[in-house]
Amino acid sequence: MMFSKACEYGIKASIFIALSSYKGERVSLKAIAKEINSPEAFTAKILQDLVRHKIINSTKGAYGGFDVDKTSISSIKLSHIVNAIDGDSIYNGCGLGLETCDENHPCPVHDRFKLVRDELKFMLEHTNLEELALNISSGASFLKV
Amino acid sequence: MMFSKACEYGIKASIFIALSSYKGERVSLKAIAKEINSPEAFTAKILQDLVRHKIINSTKGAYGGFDVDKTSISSIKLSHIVNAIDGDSIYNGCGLGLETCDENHPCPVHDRFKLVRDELKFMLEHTNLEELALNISSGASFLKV
DNA sequence: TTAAAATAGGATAAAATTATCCGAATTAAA
DNA sequence: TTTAATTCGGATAATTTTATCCTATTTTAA
Repeated sequence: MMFSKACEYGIKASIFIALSSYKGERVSLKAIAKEINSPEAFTAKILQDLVRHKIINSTKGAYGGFDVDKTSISSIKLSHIVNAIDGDSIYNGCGLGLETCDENHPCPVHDRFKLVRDELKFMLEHTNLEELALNISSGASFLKV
Repeated sequence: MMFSKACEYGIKASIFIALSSYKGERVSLKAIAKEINSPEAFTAKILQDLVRHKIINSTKGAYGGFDVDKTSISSIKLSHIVNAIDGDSIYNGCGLGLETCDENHPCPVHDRFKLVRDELKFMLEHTNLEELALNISSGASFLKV
């Protein structure tokens, strides 16, 4: 509704990987896709993206898989994930698609949009993987239906 | 960034039609597309949609075009336009794409997302075509670069 | 009545996003 | 050293969104 599918999968996958990493376990693509109910091959592409952006680690070969440094889980923000996958459109894009849209040359909804976007931005920059993972393990929230 | 292209065009077109309607003029598809810098044929589809949803009126034939009842301009909210074009995904969709996501079975970002979405929803439901059109005519905002 | 100017709408095409397939490379265990 | 389990990455396909084209229909003016 606000993120691309790729981003949705990326966020959910990251949460699950964080959960496993707390337990000291690596998880395979297959396990991730199953847990978050996503298409395997497509999810692989997204994970590769996150690896390239150094948000998660991957280990090839048997007993390989994905993990994330325990110590960095609390400092990985949703904004990092969204940015790695969808780029910075959230920060720069105009609500009505104008090439340039700023205080000097605003689109009709510029100010109104700014309020909403700033709230979204704040949320993304202040929500970290740790809190999200904890809510999953406590059963307060869910990664799939 | 948050709306589809179709929605962006639909909003901009509606504002321009409102502006013309204040002057008692109908505007042609061609004039609209030029003014908002949008592809003509695609814009036509979107306008048809808005006509079907009775948000704007169309008149066929020579000297025809699009207009909107002067008296209803102030009561047409952005939410009406967005809803006509993109449906109600803004109101119902889960931020992480879960089929069902509610208080009883929330996705990991449910609460945080709700804040942002409620603000967006409020904005869409409290912004009407009149204010937007006035800001264009006063030169405070722009429909294109 | 005819011609010109419009919108309506169906059929397609192009582009972007989402999804799949498969072989290559890597790694650990047997 | 071989085999199985993995990720990586390129090619391709399916789907959705965006965009175009063309004909039909409507309307006004000449």
